[in-house]
Amino acid sequence: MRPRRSAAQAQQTRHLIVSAGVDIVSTEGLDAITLGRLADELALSKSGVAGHFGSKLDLQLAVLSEAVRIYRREVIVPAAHAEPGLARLRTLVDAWISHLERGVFTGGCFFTQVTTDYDSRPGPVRSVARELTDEWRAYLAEQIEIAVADGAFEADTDVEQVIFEATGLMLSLNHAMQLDLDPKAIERARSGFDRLISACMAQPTPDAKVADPVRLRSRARW
Amino acid sequence: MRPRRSAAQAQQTRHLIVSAGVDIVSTEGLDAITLGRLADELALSKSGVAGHFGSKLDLQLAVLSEAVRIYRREVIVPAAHAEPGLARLRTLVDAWISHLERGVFTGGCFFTQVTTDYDSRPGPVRSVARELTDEWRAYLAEQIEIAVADGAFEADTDVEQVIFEATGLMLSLNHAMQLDLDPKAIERARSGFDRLISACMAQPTPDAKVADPVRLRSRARW
DNA sequence: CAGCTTAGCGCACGAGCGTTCTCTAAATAT
DNA sequence: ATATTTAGAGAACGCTCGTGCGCTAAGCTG
Repeated sequence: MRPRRSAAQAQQTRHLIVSAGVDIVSTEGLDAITLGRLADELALSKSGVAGHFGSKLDLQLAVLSEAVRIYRREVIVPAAHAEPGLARLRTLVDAWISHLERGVFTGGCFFTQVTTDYDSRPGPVRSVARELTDEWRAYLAEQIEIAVADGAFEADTDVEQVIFEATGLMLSLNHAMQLDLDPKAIERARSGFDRLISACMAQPTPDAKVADPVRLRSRARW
Repeated sequence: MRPRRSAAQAQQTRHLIVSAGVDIVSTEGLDAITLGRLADELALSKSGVAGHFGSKLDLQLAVLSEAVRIYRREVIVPAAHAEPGLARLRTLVDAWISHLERGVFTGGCFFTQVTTDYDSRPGPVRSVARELTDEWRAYLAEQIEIAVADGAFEADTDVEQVIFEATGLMLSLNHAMQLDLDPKAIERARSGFDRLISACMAQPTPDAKVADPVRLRSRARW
């Protein structure tokens, strides 16, 4: 079954290569993908692998964009049905935690891996990583701003601060899961998000704050 | 001046190698250190570099423990003069932020780099990373527990939760600084820590909570 | 001063890297 | 049926990797 040479099969072979690449990168970093290694894993020749890409950099970027595709499918799309604003924000958070729980990427959060690896190395990889990060942050910002406009969040909500802390919770969860630091990491992340979101939520009567009022609404329907 | 062969100079050469290694690793990861590269950077021969270490793994571990030495000097020791408990916790946080601000490691947080890189790869490096992480977390836990015992923190403080969220703030700050995401990242981290610590602080009269009472004590002398 | 130790050099090795050819056979188009 | 295209094999290239060898010259010790 090895030598298939139709145009359709070629596209599939390319996809197999890129998929295997995603696994390698998510566990060992972008530098760990190697033509020889991919060739061995897929029982192809080195040139059979290389032929689908102009250069190694192209291969790396192809792997990166396949990871984006997977991320969109596993995190963005499932949350897209939720109403923009607070509802979608919560669904996004849930989808993100879920994608980590389900092991969508072998090595945890794919983008944490790549970003941490390349954040100090200028070049096309870092640029793409930056763009993806910006895009994700802008999407989160959009939901928060809609929540504010809806009146679900307090008008003086510090959008960037929320994103900063939400990012921290995600990074910490990934960190804890990858290092097996804490079996309860997932619920810690969840309660962190609950607290973070609750703290932004508009009070029905702002001048009548009582002790821990957020707790009462924190699991409200969304 | 190149060929110095005294025992004292040898130790210094070894230190030069390991120091250069720390820089490389902090920006490009543990896999980026190479005998040839270090030899070039230090105008030594490859065997001149290799001779100080039994193997490449030994070199990597030596670099790792030099990073620990630096971290102790730049973060742990400056906070050691503060009284154990809440005071030391705050000083630790400040020292940590400061070490990032001052660029103690070229590539940001050294241990984030190494840990993220190796968290999915079992072996001696991952083991050491795990131990260091545990040690750091235990040290934080100690300060928090003392703060609870002191009565500075509420008795029902969830120590692990505080560590989880604090870790998130540190990871997020490192992330933001390395990717130049937000010029105000440092103050965001600071206000995150202030909020996190304030939320744990014992109230003078626990049944008389008023609106945002923590704000009033948050910058108290410590 | 003589003898031992050793820091570091120079060289060679086998393996793996990415890249670049030529060659083949199968899938397609004519 | 024939001609064209192309997926992938195979081999060779120049390079760098980590490791291991013997050598040399300097430092230390007696």
